[in-house]
Amino acid sequence: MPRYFELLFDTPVKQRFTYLADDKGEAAVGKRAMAPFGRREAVGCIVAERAAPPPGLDAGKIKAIRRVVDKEALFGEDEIALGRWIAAYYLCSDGEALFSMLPSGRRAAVIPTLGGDALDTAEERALSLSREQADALDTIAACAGWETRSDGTSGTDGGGAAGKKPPIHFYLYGITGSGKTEVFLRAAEKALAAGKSVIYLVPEISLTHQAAEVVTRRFGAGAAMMHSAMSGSERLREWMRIRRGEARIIVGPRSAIFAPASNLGLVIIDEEHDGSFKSGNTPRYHARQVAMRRAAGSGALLLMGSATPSAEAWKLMAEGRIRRLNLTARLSGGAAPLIKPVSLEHCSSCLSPELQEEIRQTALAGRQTILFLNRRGFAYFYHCKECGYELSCKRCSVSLTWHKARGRAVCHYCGYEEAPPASCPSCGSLEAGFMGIGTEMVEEEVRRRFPDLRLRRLDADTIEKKGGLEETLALFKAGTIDVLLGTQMVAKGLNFPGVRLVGVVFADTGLHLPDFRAAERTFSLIVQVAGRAGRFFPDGKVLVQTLRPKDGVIQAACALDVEGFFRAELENRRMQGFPPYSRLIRVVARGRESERVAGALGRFFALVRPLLPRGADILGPAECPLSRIAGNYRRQMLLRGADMAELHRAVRAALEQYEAGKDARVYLEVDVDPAQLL
DNA sequence: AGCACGCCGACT
DNA sequence: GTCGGCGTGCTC
Repeated sequence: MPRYFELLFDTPVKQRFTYLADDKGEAAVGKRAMAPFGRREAVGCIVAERAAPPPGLDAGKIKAIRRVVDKEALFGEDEIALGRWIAAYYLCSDGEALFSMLPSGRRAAVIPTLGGDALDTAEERALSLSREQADALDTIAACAGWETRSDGTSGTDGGGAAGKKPPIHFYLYGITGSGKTEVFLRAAEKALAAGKSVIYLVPEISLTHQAAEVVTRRFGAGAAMMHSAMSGSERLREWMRIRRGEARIIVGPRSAIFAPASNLGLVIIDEEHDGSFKSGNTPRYHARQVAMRRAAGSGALLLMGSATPSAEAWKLMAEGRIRRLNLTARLSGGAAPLIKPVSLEHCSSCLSPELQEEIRQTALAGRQTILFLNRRGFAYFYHCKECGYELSCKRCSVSLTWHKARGRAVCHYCGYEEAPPASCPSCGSLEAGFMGIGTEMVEEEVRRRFPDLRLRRLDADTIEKKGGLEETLALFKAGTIDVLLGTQMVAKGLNFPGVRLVGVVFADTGLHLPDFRAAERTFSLIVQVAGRAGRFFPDGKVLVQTLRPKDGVIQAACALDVEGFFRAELENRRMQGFPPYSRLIRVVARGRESERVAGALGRFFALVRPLLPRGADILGPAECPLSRIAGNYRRQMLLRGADMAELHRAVRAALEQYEAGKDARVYLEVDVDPAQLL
C-alpha cells in the first residue's frame, strides 16, 4: 500500500505537491524532506498525508521523496495551521509562510550584540514590587486564572484551567524606568508555575541580548532564546527544545512569535510600538498581529508594554478592548527629566548656545551627555545656489550624503558612492555645497567647541569594525567618555546612571516625511530618547532642538503628554481615514523600466477596482515617495477599507487574474497593514 | 523563486 | 556559422 504525502516548498507557488513516501518509512507530517522539484532537488515540508493521489493528476507525474531531512517533526498541526493563516492574511504562499516560521538561518544576519552588563541593574535588583506593579500583576494573574501560589494571595480566580474564554489583552503603560520588566518577569513566572508556556518578544538587535540574559538568569535552562546572531543549527536546537517542552519560556525578536510552544499561556511584547515587530520581507507579518491570532487560538493572554504605545494599541485601549495598566512612578529615585524645546531658527551652529551651556555644566558636574541625531554622515544633501542643482544617486531618487571622514558622497539606500564634487557638476559654480547636519558634523562641532571632552560617535559607520559597539558602551558606562553621540542606537533601551543631559540635535528629521505615521514615530522617538536622562538622579535634563518649537508634536513630546498627542493624532487619522480608523493593503510595482512598472500597476488597478467593496477606495497609483531604489522604478497604490477580510478577497482575486498575464520584468509586492509608506 | 527551453543579435 | 541575451512556462 503506497503512502502519499503533500509537500510545501519555499516558493511563491501557491500549491501543494504530492509525493510518494520514501522507502524507509520515515516520512511524517511536520518533517522536512528532500524531493525532486522541477529540474532540481528542493527541501519541502510535509504537511499532510493522503490515501490516494489527487484526482486529475497524471499518476506518472508523481515522484518519490528522496530523503527525509528531520528525525523528529519540526511542526505540529498547530504550526501548520498558523502558517496557513499567515499565508491567507499576508497574501503569500503557504510554503513561504511555513518556511519563514522556521529558524533555519537562511539569511543569517551578523548582528552586534550588546555587552551583557548594559542591563538595568536597578530594575533587576528589585525584590519587592511597588504598589502599582503589584496591582498590575494581580489584575493580570486574576484574569488569567493561573493558580497563584506565592505572595500569600489566595488561590484561583474561578475559571481555571480548561475552557475557552475570550482572550484578554493587557497593556502595561508606563514611563521609562517604571519597572515594566519586573512585571513581565513575574507574570511569566506565574504562567510557568501554572504549567503554561510563555513567549517574550523584544525589539530586534540590542534588547534581544539583554532581555535574554535577564530571563536566563531568572529561569535557567527552562528558557530558550532565539537571537539573530545565532547560527541556523543553534536556533534549530532551541526550536526542538521548545517543541519537546524542555524550554517553556522563549525570548526573542519578532520571529520568536512562531516558537512551537504548546499550551501557550502568555505572550509578552516589550516596547510594543517598535517598528521591528513588522517584517520587512515576505511574509510581511506583524508579530503583534500574529500574537493576537495565537492568543485567540490558544486562550493565551497577551501582555504588551511601552511608554509610547502605537496608535493602534492606544485606540484599542481607549475602546476598552485592551485593558490598560498604568505604571506612573519612576523607580530607583529618578524623576521625570525636564524637557525643553530649543529653537534652532537663528542658529548658525548645530549646537545652540543653550545646548552648549548645558554640555559644559554637565561636564563640570562630572556627569555625562548623550547627543542624538537620526542621520549619519556629515551632510545629507548637496545644493547649488546658482542653478539649483541637487546631487542625487545615479540609481536611486535619493540625495547623496557626504561622508567627510571617508571623503566620499554616499547613497544610503544602495551603497553607490562617488567623489564629492569640488564645484557644481551642472554649472561649475562654487556657490554649491553640502548642507544638512549629520552625526559627523555634530562630532566635529563638539570637538571644536569642547576640545577637552572625551567624545565617541556611535552609528552604523563607527561600529562596522567588530566589537566597536560593545567597546564604546563599556567605556561610556565606565565613565571614560563624557559625550556619547549617535543615531537610533543610543535612543533605545540603554540605561546609564551617569547621564544627566540628553540633547536631541534636530528633532524635525522625519517629521515631515510623506507617511501618515511620521508624527507618531517622531513623538515616540523623542520620548524614548528623553527617557535616557536622569534615570537614577532627579536632575536629568533634555534639550530638544528644532526649527519648529511651536509644533504640536514636538511640544507634546517635550511635555511627555502621550494623552494629548494621541488626542490630536487620532483625530487627524480619523479625519484622513488612515489607520487605526481604516485598514490598508499596499501594492508596490517595481522594475527597471518605468513604463512597464506604470503599465503593470495600472493593469492591477483596473483589475482590483471593480472588486472592491462599497466604501473602500484606492489611493494612487502614484510614484512611491522613494520613486527609484537601486535602479528600480517604484510605483504604489494603497487600498483602503473598513474591513480587512473584504480587502483580502478583492486583492486575492485581482492577484490571481494578474498572475495569468503578468508583466515581465515587473515585480508586485503586497504589504498587508503596511508600516512604512516610503 | 529557480531553472530550462527557445528564439533573435554580434562575435571567435 | 555559434554564444548568449532574457521572455515564458513549469514545478507532484
